[in-house]
Amino acid sequence: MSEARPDPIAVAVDNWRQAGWGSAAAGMALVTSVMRVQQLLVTQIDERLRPYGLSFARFEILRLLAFSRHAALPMGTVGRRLQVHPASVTSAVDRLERDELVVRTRSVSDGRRVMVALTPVGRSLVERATVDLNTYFESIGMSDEQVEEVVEALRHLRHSAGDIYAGESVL
Amino acid sequence: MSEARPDPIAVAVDNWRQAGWGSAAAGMALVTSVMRVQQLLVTQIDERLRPYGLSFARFEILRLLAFSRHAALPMGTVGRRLQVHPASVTSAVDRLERDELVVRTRSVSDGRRVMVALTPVGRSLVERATVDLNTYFESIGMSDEQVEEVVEALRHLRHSAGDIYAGESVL
DNA sequence: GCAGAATAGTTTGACTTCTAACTATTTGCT
DNA sequence: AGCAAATAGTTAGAAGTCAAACTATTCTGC
Repeated sequence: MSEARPDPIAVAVDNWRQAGWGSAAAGMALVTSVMRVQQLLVTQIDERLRPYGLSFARFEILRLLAFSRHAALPMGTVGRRLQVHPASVTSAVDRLERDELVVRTRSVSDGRRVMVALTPVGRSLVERATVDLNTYFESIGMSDEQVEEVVEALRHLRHSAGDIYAGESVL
Repeated sequence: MSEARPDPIAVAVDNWRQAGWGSAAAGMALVTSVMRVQQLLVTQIDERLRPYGLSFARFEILRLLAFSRHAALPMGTVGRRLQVHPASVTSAVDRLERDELVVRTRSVSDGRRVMVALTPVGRSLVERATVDLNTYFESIGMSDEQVEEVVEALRHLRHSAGDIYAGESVL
């Protein structure tokens, strides 16, 4: 049924050029491509994770905790590592706690700090979900060289957009 | 102050490998890179558009209408072109209408259809915002060849994720 | 001609995200 | 010691996203 509909990004590039904005068309195409790919990836990943009652955002928090030494981290660290706003962490952890996948504890050494810790249920869930999600990561239809190329290019883009980190290559 | 913090994506790749999931690390890095870049781009673009009272989502709708023949399109077409859910279009158009940038009209030929049309205020706003946004698109710190390479790689990725369209190259 | 299927939008509700304002605790300076 | 500044989280509110259920209109096949 649906077939031969033109690629919306190609259409946008044409529109831009015809409007006399050719010099901005490449940047626009890059931005639009990233947006669209992100949307597709999140949708597919969320589908994979739905059987576990997780979204990608929820999964990322549990996964980060699972990797940490004592399966527990301060709220702020979670936000910094996942690069999301403190308020987002609060609301996500609220729901994870409601579902008994994590617990909050106030730090004794620093009364401002709140630690988030994985519960046994949370641990078990995230381990199972990770196995499943990894089959998705493995299935992405691109060669390793191509993946590396894109990741590297996106790293430059992150860098020029103000995402500054130590180190050079990611893979 | 902040410096030499390791790249979160590089850290994630290390974690994945140490957990014995090396074969999934590249896919994970690709997904995470796309997510992060998307987040950065939206943030920067929203900053550019803030003086106009627009977000990227709002801008995209106005821009699409401005390109259309009569500066008006059915709701469904807007959703399909921008690849967002019908409910998202409804709520976005609600707010654009509240701000008097667009108006809704029910189609006479097909009583199910609702047309969204740009108002003169909306038209003027989107034209000014586009000029500004184009300077941002032009400023993206990547060579044309590199942009083309990434856009093409992302197009393959969109394709393999089920985004099927006619035509080959975008740029 | 009419009943059921398909199509177009909207509503409701959940989740995620951000900004801005607020509370509580600790640190640092005098 | 004591007070201002910095830090850590939360709350409130707006926007954006999607899924599912619902209404209204048009199309289709008998």
